[in-house]
Amino acid sequence: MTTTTQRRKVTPTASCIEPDRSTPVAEAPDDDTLALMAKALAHPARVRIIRVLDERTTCVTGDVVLELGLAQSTVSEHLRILREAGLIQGEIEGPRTRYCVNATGLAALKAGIVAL
Amino acid sequence: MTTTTQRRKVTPTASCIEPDRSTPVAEAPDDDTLALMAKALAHPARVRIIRVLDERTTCVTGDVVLELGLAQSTVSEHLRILREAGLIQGEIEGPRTRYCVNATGLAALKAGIVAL
DNA sequence: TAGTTTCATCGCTGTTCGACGATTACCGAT
DNA sequence: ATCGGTAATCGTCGAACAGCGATGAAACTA
Repeated sequence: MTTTTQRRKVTPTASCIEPDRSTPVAEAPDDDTLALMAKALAHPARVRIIRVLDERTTCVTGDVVLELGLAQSTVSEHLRILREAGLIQGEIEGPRTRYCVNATGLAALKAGIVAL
Repeated sequence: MTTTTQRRKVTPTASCIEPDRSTPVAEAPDDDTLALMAKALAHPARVRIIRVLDERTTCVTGDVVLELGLAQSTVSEHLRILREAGLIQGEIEGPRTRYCVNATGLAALKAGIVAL
């Protein structure tokens, strides 16, 4: 066993305290990237997470777990997928992780879809 | 073996001869539908197909096969997925099938994504 | 009628996903 | 140093996906 460092891998891209609700200009991504982003949204739970993060200001993992009614590990997995697709971003806040929508990534997705 | 009717199941929704390039108004779909549409786009080949259908006017299955460089059966499968998601539509034209973008379905997808 | 073209479907294989419980790591407090 | 809370990761299992060759159904053609 490699005993790789667990947890603490949220790659804090930007702050979630003051979520950026503006829609930045974004270029339409290429086919592969667009497909990757679409795949991140290709599950009702993950679409739901995006909405929850957009409506709430709390957006801590535990809140999302309660909101979705899925197992904590399952939600954490969905959050990871969305995070790696660049659609949300996480920020470590003491013992918990605060998530919010990644406006830049989401804008890129929108640009790519609208350009179809 | 049930010997189900093979082929001839393209459900001609509308004509592909005169592709409707206007963007109809569409309501944002619910989470499940949006996830389903996103899943249909969650593969580079299928994103590619949408583009090919949008650029070309030919849009027969064989053309898409040549364009993608995948096996005919594989492409046919991708076309089925896009068709069942309501993003494209097929029309039987003699021995071949003519495909084109389903403007209504695509508009619904765009509306759903932009509303996020 | 027989032969050809076109394309959807079937059967198969290997890969990836989705969900969960269990585990582990990190943090803050006792 | 230990404990409690929080959340990411691991391991597992069944289901779904992605690709392809082979088969078969239509619809033309000769």
